[in-house]
Amino acid sequence: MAHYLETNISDSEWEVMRIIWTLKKAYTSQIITELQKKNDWSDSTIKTLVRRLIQKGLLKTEKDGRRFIYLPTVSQIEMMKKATNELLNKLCDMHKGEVILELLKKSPISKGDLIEMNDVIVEKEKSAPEMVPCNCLEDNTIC
Amino acid sequence: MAHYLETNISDSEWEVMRIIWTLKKAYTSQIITELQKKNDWSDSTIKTLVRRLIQKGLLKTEKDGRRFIYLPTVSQIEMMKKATNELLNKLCDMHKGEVILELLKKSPISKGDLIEMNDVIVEKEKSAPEMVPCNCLEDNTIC
DNA sequence: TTTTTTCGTTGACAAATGTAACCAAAGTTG
DNA sequence: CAACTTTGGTTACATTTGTCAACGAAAAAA
Repeated sequence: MAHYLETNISDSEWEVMRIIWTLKKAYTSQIITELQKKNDWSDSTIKTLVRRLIQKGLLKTEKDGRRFIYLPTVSQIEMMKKATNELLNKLCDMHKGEVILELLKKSPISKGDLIEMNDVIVEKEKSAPEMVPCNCLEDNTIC
Repeated sequence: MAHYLETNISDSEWEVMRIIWTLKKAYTSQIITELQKKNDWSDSTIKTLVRRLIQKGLLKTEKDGRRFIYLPTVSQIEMMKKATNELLNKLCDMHKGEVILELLKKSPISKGDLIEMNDVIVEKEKSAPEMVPCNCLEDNTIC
């Protein structure tokens, strides 16, 4: 299994992934050390989280002597792109712009990314509608 | 309780909310009718979802004769802004731009929103860093 | 006024998630 | 070598979520 990417992971699982993404690869002990700087979780709890992430196919292991090295099977960015897209799809098309605008305002963004965004926007403006239609119900109710 | 906004609702709950947001207010029967056009859920299932949304404070009711009218306590956009922000905060600062760029590309956006985005971008460009630093771990590891 | 339909309310149960104790094998140390 | 530590693996239990069936009262239809 694990042929399709399970992005529906819990908050705690995200935290575990984040540590491993940052370290690129890690031993259980490292994961525990890092996580316990932020969270008040027992070792057992963290081990369970790691185990479940493996079951979900988001982590893989390599053996190093008696220990395991854990590595992500997906990149942080891919994962987040998928998760944000899925979340946004729960929202009416009509309002997506407003929400993205909010993210734009709140997030720190590099010069390079801003320039790319600009390009995309300029391109989109050429064919953008006055208003994006509501796609909530089958009939053309407006939400 | 329910003084703070619980945005951590399940996929099914989002669907229920979406119907009610679109209809502005609805009777159970309407909610069931609409949801069953899309999902193969039993009446009971939907009633349970509604009940839980009330417990979470996301729906309120008004009595209309023997029936109830259900109304959202929060707007769809507020809810989504909160949810997307929470999700994005699980991601390293360094990569937020890239993810937002992706959303921008994939989403249908109105002329008006594009213009506003442009303004924000121009404004941000004035003080944008060459690269946003990684904020994953305490030490300055780069993820 | 029976019969049927419509709602609201409860109780249930399996799966997923949060949280953790406990055990065993391998390694380390006095 | 005996005692302690590290690491992996198992089991456990409460809460949340996905899904429903069933019960009872009120309302509508026959």
